[in-house]
Amino acid sequence: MRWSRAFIPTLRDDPADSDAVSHKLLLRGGFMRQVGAGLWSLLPLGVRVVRRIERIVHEEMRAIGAQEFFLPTLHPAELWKQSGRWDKIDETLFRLRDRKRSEMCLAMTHEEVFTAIARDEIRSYRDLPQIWYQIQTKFRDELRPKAGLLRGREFQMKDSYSFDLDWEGLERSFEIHAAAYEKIFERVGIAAFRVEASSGAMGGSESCEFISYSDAGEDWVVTCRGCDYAANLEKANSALVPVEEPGSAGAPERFPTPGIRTIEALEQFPGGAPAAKQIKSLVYCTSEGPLLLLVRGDDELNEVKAIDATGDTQLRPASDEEIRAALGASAGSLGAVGVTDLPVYVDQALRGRSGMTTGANEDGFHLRSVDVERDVPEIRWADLRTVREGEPCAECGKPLEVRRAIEVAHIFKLGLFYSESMGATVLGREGKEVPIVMGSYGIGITRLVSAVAEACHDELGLVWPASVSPFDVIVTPVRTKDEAQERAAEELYASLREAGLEVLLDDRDERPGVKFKDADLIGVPLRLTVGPRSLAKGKVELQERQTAAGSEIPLEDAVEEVRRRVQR
RNA sequence: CGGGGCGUAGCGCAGGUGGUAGCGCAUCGGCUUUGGGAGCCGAAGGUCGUCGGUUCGAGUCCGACCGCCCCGACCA
Repeated sequence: MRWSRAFIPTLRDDPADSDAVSHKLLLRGGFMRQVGAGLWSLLPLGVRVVRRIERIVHEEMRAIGAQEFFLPTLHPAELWKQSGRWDKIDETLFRLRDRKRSEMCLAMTHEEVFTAIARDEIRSYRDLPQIWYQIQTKFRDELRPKAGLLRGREFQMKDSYSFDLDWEGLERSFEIHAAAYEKIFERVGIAAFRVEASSGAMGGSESCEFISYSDAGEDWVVTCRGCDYAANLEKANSALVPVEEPGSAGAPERFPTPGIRTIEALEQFPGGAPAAKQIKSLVYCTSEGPLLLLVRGDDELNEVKAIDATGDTQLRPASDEEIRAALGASAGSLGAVGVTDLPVYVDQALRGRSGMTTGANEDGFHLRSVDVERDVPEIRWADLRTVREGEPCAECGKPLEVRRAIEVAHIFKLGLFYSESMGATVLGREGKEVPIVMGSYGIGITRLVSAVAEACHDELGLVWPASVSPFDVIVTPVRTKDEAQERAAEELYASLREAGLEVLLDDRDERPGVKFKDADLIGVPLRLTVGPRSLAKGKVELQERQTAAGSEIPLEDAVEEVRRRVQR
């Protein structure tokens, strides 16, 4: 490609509407432009990067025997009602009606369509296993799109689905996907690794995320310095330090706490208690009605853990009115002692605790000397608390670390969730119908673009790994008007292309400084500079973007040298 | 949805107390220049987010709406 004829609208200044580095650089480098909140046009340079990532993904998918499909993105509501997700998912699902007033939606993933095909076409266990995939546009009406391609409302995703006869088969499909993903990230050039995750609204038993550390990320990931434990904060746990409690002598004792409505206030209050000796009682509403969640006073509830524990994706904090209707008191005076008419989920950290202080379900009163297991009826134990930095690892006891990360992929053991709701069964060996055991495996293609940009840049601009760079090499004549330079650059351009390389020839009539800055900004890994200094010796300068290390090489060796370094 | 910020030329911004819009960069023409975002001369480019109101007069004041960004909540 000749730069003079290419559409590469680079910007000198950072656009005001950007915060994340990847966002700024992709904008400045002319890779993309914004259309609306969470909606992006990919420009030619951006498309080149996406295509290269896609190619790697295709190759690794085919390597595990996955077959590519092309499915609609516009789905009839009926399909989503069959799986139950039509009602289960909130406003995140884009819904619309067609001219006949039929309900439709724009797919956020493709479990329903794939499961329907499997249901309609696969009859026998002999047809299993299958792995099907596609790379297509997904839609999600995110509450807050952000950071450019990192979280859009319309984005590209590779999603694959495995169909197995049994759980052992699912295990195999799951692991070959995980292995394929590791290869993909290695080839794409980022350090991404696997962590335990919550399945959230997807249903299914187990899931793993692949994450790439970045301050621009939205996930918090917990890792252990001592062993290989790694989990999303929504899933992570730590070693609970067992607490020996003397055991409360007497029954809970009610005492007045006028105006005391917070954990902190109760700590200060004469006759109160330190946060660790309090019970935080939270009322949440589900589709089935209100329930109580208890964590220790100094712990934070993790709502995703609460969703996992209760199995209700509609879970939300109760309003003041709902709280009063459920317990007869306001937030700040709530407790679970003697509560029998709502389900009570209790965090593990409260196991065996006594001498605790909690609200009395009467404004202005609390209870002390509460023994959790003795005084709270019908406890449902659960992991509800949020792990904190520095807590001991549950596996090895070493301190845990909490860092920000980008979720670049998420893989799920769906199990029977979709096959049972949608009736996807096969005849097994014994001639009995059994539901297909499914898995689903997503990898964000456009998100990967920004994840790579986050990981691969410096103060001058992007530094693409050779595998995903929009071009393999850029040829920069210092002076286009100089006949010798122009001829040498043209010849290099032709022979590099001849050698099958993607080449950008900066034939613009610009000052060298401009060309160098632009080349650095768009991040092409190799630059061949054709200038008077070396050309006089029959040489060109080869410079690596990443290290800025340059060397003079004979003109006739340039193609071979570039090819060697690109190693494709 | 809660909190905060912003909307004026392609990009970044300025326009006390109302008087008909400007700067830098980019763009176009010319000359000079040419190894890390050159200089000079000239030119082009604006429904000031939208609608309504106040006023002789609104970029500026008032109201409503729309859009975008950030924090939080939320999220395969």
